Amino acid sequence: MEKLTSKQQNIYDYIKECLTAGGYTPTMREIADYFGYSSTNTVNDHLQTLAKKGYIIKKPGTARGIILTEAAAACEKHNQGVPIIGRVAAGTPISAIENLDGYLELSEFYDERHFALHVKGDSMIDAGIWDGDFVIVREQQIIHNGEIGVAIVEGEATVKRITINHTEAILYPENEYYSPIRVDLNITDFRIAGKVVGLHRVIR
Amino acid sequence: MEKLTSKQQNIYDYIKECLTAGGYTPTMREIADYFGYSSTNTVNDHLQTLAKKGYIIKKPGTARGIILTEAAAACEKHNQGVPIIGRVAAGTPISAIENLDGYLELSEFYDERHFALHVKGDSMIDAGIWDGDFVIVREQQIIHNGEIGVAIVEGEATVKRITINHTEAILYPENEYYSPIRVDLNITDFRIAGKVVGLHRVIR
DNA sequence: TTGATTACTGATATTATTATCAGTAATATA
DNA sequence: TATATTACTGATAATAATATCAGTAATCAA
Repeated sequence: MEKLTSKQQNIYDYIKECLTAGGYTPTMREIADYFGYSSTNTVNDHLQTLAKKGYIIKKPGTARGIILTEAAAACEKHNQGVPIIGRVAAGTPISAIENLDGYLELSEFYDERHFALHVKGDSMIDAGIWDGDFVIVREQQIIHNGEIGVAIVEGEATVKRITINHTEAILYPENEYYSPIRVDLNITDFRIAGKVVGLHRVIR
Repeated sequence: MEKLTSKQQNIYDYIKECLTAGGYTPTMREIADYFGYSSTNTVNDHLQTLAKKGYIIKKPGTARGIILTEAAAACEKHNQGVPIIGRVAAGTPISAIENLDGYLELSEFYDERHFALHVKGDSMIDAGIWDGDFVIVREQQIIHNGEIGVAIVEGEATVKRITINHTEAILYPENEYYSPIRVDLNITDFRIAGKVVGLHRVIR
């Protein structure tokens, strides 16, 4: 991607800022006023360059018709995730960029298909799911035998390792002190709410 | 907050959608065209109601001057978190609003003070921290004795339960097969990187 | 040193957009 | 039953905003 001059960068940043702060992009006059340009043509020139370099899309004949190509732009920044730090060199500040291993993308769960369930009890302790943890569940009706999922039995949600055949479902706890639960599908109200795809724990 | 009629809700949703998809809010004409209204005044009426009910702010004399009051609106949706579902009634879809227990606010970690560390090894297995987990760490130099934190020993980061006195630090693993590590502060390069405040696991 | 690019001013035509007036009709509320 | 409120049409004035033309000047690369 072609680099921006500092003035172009400033204008780009201002547009971004307007979007985040106010919710809509500025007009050319507003940009001109902000930077002290007396003519909107100055801004027009800059915007055309930004468009040519691929940073924005300009909708012709449209008031405030600037789209930041960096997709959802303003939003994305927030959804960048928690930086993952790798090896840490002595003396350097922990957040030094050299140690960056990428980003822990928690926001992948931020859609309608995912929900969290607050785990109560220790029936899944051997699977590393503790009392008080949040399991992150992707809503789906089908689960492969042996996967950990959320089952709704008589209206109550439980997290278990699940196996299903034509006539019964077996819910396996992961705790030696608990026994598997057999559910007769002809008698009992049963359905799969989703598959456990993540776990989140708050540590104090 | 005063409820919206279905038509008002539709218009509100459309504005939101435009913001997320295109980056800028629609004009009254665009809204009218989308819903098949021949007059922009229809839209004007609706917008005024939305403003009156507090869902939007309208900047007078401003093209596309609609601000969704739900703060950064489009952005916030993503940062809202993963919905936490409580008890689940039989038959009802899992995402039914009645079951909502709040939101799991993962985004609280989205600031410069937090980073994630990919855990290698099973030395903390009895504390529920498994090989491959991500611990979320708040950067801080001080840690209270007995808390789980990240220590940098000779440039290498380790997650342990930490105790410090004037002359030495003791790093306690949480695994009966491992022994505590004693670090002489006068000899060894040692510092605290931060405190473990969360844990995240990806389950396949 | 010539030409291209960047960075502006200033003016103006054109069109995009808001705002407002004067109505109609259906539905809900008191 | 009277009175709001909701939900529209259709027209038009006023203004907000874009687009474009004709320039100037500085910087940078060929």
